[in-house]
Amino acid sequence: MRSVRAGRDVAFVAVNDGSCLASLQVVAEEGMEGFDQACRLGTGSAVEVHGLLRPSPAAGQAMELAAERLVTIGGADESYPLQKKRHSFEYLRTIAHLRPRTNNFGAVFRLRSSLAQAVHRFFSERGFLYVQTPIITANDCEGAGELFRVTTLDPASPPLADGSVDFSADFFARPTGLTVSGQLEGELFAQAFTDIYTFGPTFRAENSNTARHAAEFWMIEPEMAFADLMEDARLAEEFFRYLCSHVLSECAEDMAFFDAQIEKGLLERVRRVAETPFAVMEYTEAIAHLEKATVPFQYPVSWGLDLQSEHERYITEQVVGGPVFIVNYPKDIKAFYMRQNDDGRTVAAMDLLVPKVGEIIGGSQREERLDLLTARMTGAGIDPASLWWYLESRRWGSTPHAGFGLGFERLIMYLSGMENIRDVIPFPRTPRHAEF
RNA sequence: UCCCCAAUAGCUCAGUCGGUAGAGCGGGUGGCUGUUAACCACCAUGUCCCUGGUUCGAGUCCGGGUUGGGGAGCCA
Repeated sequence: MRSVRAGRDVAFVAVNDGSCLASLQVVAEEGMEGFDQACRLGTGSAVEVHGLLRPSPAAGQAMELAAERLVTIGGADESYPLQKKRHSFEYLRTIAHLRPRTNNFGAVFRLRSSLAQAVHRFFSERGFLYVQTPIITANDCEGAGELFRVTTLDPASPPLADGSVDFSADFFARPTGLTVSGQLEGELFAQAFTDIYTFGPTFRAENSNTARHAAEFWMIEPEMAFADLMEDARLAEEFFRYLCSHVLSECAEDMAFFDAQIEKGLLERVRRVAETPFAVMEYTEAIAHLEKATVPFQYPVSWGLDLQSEHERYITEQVVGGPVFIVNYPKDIKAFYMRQNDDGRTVAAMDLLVPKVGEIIGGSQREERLDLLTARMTGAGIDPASLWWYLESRRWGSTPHAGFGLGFERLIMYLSGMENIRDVIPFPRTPRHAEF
């Protein structure tokens, strides 16, 4: 029950079951069973109503429920923290157990659910295999990011060997943590099933305090065998635009809410992305644009340095004015598994940059040549023996292959206009916050 | 982790020059013949984040802390 507007002889009760943004108007009239009860209902209570669904004589709703009997299933008194008014997101985060009952979070989590199903539908329609990669991993070199430790050892007095913790006595008999990416395992499955994707939780123990980072988030990672970088980019574009079209047609009511309440112009922005092909720009070309820029940058620009947030925003917002793939980055600033280009100094990496957000997809063609991969791994300080199974995928039937990662929460932020990652995940985990 | 900002009623906030605290919403009571986060009238609300200092006197000024927010780095 969202609100009651009670008069002497008639009361209007707005009831919402979460299925959509709009509430059902229940009309209770003097004399019916439970009328006094209906007038006194507190916001947040749960009710059962019997009555006749009929066209509404008043503007504001097409149908209404003329109540014959109203029963309070679960009452809510005046201490209920949600009021019939707008609350700040900061306050609602402190009551994350109740915020899904609000209009705004109802819209967010319906959008999230619908998008998750659209992700599966997109890949299913294209014959991709859905693979569940492990959440607990012993890989300590999956890429960037600090690992959360997984252990059953007593933190107060762990077993020691030669002065350091003896992980051979731990549950898995080795150090383990929560995965930061399912990519490496995904590549193995691509070698068997050609086209695969993962969609699951990932974890980063980084002390990141921003509106765009969470310690636990969901990531979508497709991987295609017999594919190069540009095929990878094509898939990313098709995928991203598919999801834009999806929310416009399937979540129209909630999208209209976001457009009205969260970000003016959201619908137009998403519509444009759904309809317009994405630009592609070489990293080298992007550097040239930045060097010509008249606006001052805080961080230096030169070939070989990574692009900072301010640079990415400039390229996508000022130079291109829409989504753009930046491709072929210097190899020294990218991960060991990315395929080396023939120029000897770049790798087949791509980032999709979008206005407002910056980088939203990161991907690459993977290095399929065993000797080059081993050399880069060693150069990155990673013991090839620790990833022997990954290297073996390059020993037998190695194929060119490529994939990318999309942060699910960032996608939701982009499509809803919500500006804080903590407000698009049901129960956010960030540094010092694991309540609920 | 670094930089900046903020913290006052249940919520959102105002509080002038340092002189002992206010509004709207929400809540309560009453009214209202169909309302749309209804409307009208009345009523009640406070550890001014904590701590130390300056001062005759601190919500207000200063130091330390806590919490929250924004930005950066890292990235998705």
